[in-house]
Amino acid sequence: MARTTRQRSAVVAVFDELEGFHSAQEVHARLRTAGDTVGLSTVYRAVQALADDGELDSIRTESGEALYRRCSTQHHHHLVCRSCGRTVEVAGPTVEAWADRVAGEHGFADVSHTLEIVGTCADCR
Amino acid sequence: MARTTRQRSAVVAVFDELEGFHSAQEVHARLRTAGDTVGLSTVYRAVQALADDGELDSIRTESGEALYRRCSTQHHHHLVCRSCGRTVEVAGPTVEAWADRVAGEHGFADVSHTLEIVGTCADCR
DNA sequence: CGGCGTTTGACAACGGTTCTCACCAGCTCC
DNA sequence: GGAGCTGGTGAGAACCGTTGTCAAACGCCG
Repeated sequence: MARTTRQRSAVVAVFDELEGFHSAQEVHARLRTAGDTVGLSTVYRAVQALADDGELDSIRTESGEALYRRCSTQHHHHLVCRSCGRTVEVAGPTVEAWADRVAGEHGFADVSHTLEIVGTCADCR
Repeated sequence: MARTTRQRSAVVAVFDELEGFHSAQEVHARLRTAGDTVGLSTVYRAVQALADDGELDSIRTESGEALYRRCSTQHHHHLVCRSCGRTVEVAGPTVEAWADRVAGEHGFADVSHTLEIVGTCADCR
């Protein structure tokens, strides 16, 4: 039952310091280089537990990697260039409202969403 | 340069018969049980080639698996229940328009997007 | 048909994630 | 504060989808 250990606090601390999405491996590396010895398995368990508790959001990279971010981070989406990978963060009240409405219409509650826009940026055309 | 072989035709045929998203492994299994002997690597290469050519769309499962669908399938998004996995397909002209507009404002062209809405469905509450 | 360049497929390798299991450490009750 | 129960930890192995390897097979062109 959710015991508060040194390792879990450390993982939470990393996400408190960092904006945006980060992988479990990245968190692990960050802790290690900070001199904090935490097992990789433990980091995986921690981020999963946190995601289950709704403290972290998660998405999947195009390559299949799982990324997490602190939930309180201001919500926004990514506009990614398919050629150079340049990323612009965009906010979308329109979409947020639409997603909530559509979900509600189908009886879904406690709704979140992920949206990724991919295109070719001006420089790469 | 894009030779038309028995194996590639077979993969294309599977997507012609099937609606929605399917994994490379699923396609492979389907071909095998149909008595069509095609290597797994070949299926992977075929779906990737097709995705590169824009003939297939791809997304990632929550578990990291890659799924593909025939591109001509009418564009829609998924509303997924986080508990039972039930999926509802929703169309969203609002979102389409918004995504195009936002991308255009940032100088992005040739825009596509993926949107996934996750919530808890009425039955699972 | 013959040759060449691509494709194929069995298998190995890879990388992220999850599992295993012996050891360790919060928490609770005394 | 200490003992004991219960859940957490971590090194390493296992797992699984995916990608790479390479010799053999095949499509295509002349």
